[in-house]
Amino acid sequence: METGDETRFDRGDETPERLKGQLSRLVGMTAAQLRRVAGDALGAVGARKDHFVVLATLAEFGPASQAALSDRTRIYKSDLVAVLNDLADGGWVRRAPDPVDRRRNVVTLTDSGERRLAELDRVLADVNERVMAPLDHDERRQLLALLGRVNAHLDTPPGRPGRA
Amino acid sequence: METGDETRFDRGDETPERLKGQLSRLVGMTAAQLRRVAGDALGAVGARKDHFVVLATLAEFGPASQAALSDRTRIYKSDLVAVLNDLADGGWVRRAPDPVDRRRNVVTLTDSGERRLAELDRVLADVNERVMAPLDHDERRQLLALLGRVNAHLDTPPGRPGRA
DNA sequence: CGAATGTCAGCACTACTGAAATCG
DNA sequence: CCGATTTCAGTATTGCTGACATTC
Repeated sequence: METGDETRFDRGDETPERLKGQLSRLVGMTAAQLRRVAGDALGAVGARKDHFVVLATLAEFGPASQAALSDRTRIYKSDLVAVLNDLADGGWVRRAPDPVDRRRNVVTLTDSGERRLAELDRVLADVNERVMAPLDHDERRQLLALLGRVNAHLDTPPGRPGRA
Repeated sequence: METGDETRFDRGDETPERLKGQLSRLVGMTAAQLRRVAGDALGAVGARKDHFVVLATLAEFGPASQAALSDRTRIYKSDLVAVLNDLADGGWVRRAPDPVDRRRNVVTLTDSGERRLAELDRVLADVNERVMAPLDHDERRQLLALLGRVNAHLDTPPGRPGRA
């Protein structure tokens, strides 16, 4: 076991363990399963993943223009339109033209939107619980921490030390 | 067990950290980035993700029918057709009718296919290395192990202890 | 004028379903 | 006739691009 510090581990000669050693595949398969589970759970209450993301972002940062929302959620501004249509139809957000800059809309979380967010939050916490069932408390924290670091690193392409 | 250890951790009062605490979102974002990086790297050598998966599965389990390949790779049998067309066009696999059961094709990895697999393996190992750059050796092993356990658990829906 | 904003239309890719045709 | 296998056709969803009208 104590070979050199290869990224791929115990590959003595020609161990055909290529599939399991690939982070890309492992993360990909996990993500695919998770997307199904989370998507089904949200679909059961008539929501989509983007609904939660937008509502949570509004709750965290406050009212914002669609362009700002697009930046924060990484949802393309063209796709945001449909999401906001859904959320506005449900009465969960208000979308009003910005009086100081009439190009913009100001999107605001309503009271009913906060309740909706709490509901979706519960649904996703439940999914989290089910998916992470085989891990104990510490292991869950480790997994989230490790993924967080990898994810943060992927956000900053090699070369740029800080954010713009 | 212990106390009521919440899946979501330090949520004192109303910390709006909903986004970061969701495994689904974290895995999803990581997977999205990874898919791009891996997809680009594979695309640079004219390959797709499924090419690698099929080649690696053939190397690990040996020649197989398309139905068996579909089961092992979780690629839909309908989608496998196009993948095998690509691989056969490149000369990396041979697809011949099974003499003992003429409904089946026997898909075999060729010598050139083994070299192709080694090439794609290198490409993906490189991606792995880049993505896991912020983690040291032990952390990488931890991440893979944790993801592996979550993934294995997702494969077996609650209730079924063993495989069919 | 150039740039930003919201909106719509469309493309490419992927996961997935359904139905043929062939053969056991 | 029923079931397994391969193949093709088509749907739904998603990530992403481009164009347009309005406003700064």
